[in-house]
Amino acid sequence: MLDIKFIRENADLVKEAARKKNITFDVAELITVDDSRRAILTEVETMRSKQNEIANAVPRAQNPEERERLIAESKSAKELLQQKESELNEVMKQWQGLMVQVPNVPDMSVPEGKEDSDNVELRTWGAIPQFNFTPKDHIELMQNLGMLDLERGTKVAGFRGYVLKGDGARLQFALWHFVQDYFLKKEGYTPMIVPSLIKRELLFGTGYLPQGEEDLYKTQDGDYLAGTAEVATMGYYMDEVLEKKDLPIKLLSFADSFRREAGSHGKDTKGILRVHEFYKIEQVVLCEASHTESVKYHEEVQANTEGIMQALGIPYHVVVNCGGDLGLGQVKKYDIEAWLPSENTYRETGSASYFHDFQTRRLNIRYRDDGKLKFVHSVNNTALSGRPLIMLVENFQQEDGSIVIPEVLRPYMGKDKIG
RNA sequence: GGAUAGGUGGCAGAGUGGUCUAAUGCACCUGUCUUGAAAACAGGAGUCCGGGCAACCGGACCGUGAGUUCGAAUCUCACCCUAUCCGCCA
Repeated sequence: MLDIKFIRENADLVKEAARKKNITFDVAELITVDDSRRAILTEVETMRSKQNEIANAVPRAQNPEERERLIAESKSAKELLQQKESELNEVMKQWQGLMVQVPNVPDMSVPEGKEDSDNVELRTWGAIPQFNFTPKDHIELMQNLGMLDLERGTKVAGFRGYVLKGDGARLQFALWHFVQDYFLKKEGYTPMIVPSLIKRELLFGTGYLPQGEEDLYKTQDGDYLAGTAEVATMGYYMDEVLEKKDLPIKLLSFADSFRREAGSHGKDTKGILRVHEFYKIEQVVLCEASHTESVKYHEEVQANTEGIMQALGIPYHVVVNCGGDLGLGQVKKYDIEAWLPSENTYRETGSASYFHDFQTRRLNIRYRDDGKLKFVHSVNNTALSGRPLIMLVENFQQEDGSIVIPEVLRPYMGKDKIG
């Protein structure tokens, strides 16, 4: 959500934002609706003021005749007021419907483009492994080593179901444990385990709704399953006023994440690259309302995640997402994509973005700055999704089908090789 | 699943039909005092709409929405949320 004042004063910017993000949105229409909202609101308030004035005069009436006259006057004034109020209600509905569609303004540095293929590579890290044998994909590797059971996973959970097992389960635990310890050495990150089953308003507040309804699982009670720990973590401070001295607040959240993948039925149908349920560790930073601060922490959370990939020794590259690949609220986004030998390409393992006050305005998360209340800025990035496990086994496979465990994970695995 | 209580500013909390311009306390901001801070004292301070270059002025906002009434934070209804108790269950 943007401030309507900002939208009015920067209509061109918002129009340009919609174009760059490849979103259909008519700013002029919103401003027209806002004009009538303001006009009608002013009328309603004037009428209400008049109504109050008459009502206040009633007990001070000099005689019964005057009293009767005032009451009659008030009654007729009220009828007019009610008509005007229902007019206002109509306009407000229209206004709110448009307001939640207003895109946040992308940063100047965001490249032009319509879809993910237009993202621009910023840097690469690590040498792409050269195998002197034909590398196997993660499915074959993990199944052979008893790390993954897709057949029974599907039996239990249906399409895209899976079970991590044996060293597969242990390797996943090792990754989580390593990431937790990695963040112990960073400044100020508080680990949390947050709910996945959450209220609708949090998804609205973080900007996943109303547009992303079909990507989310919903319960018969109207609750939703979040696609990322970001949602509950942002909701943690909803409707609160934070102290400036407590900023930035840095959180490291763990949660089970659910995605319907409604628009991707035909994509990545084999293995565990695209699944309905996976565990995720997410960084969330709430900082002071300044672009410089947002950028600073955006770079910080990005560096944190790259540090994890480097420690694991997984080759990756970083792309800056083009306008068309940005979410409604995102100002700028980096995707980190790790090398997947079986596909001979990089695949996304995480995504870092900042929003300025887009999310916190919807969630009503403020802080006090010299006595004034301001909306904090929010930043988030994946620390570890479910995918690095896949990259790890594929990149570290040996000719005999075994998997060498990266140095940093050995203390958690208790061995240096699987198989 | 059943029952009860409650939702008021940043927080606590008073107000149960008309000077509510929402008391009071704490926290916050600005002064005075101080080497600085604390304390004390004085003042200020929310959001939205409109007018004004501006200091400021007018209006609206007591969970949300309807209703009763000349008049609602206050009464009625519905919904949302929170807490507690009973039942069931992990």
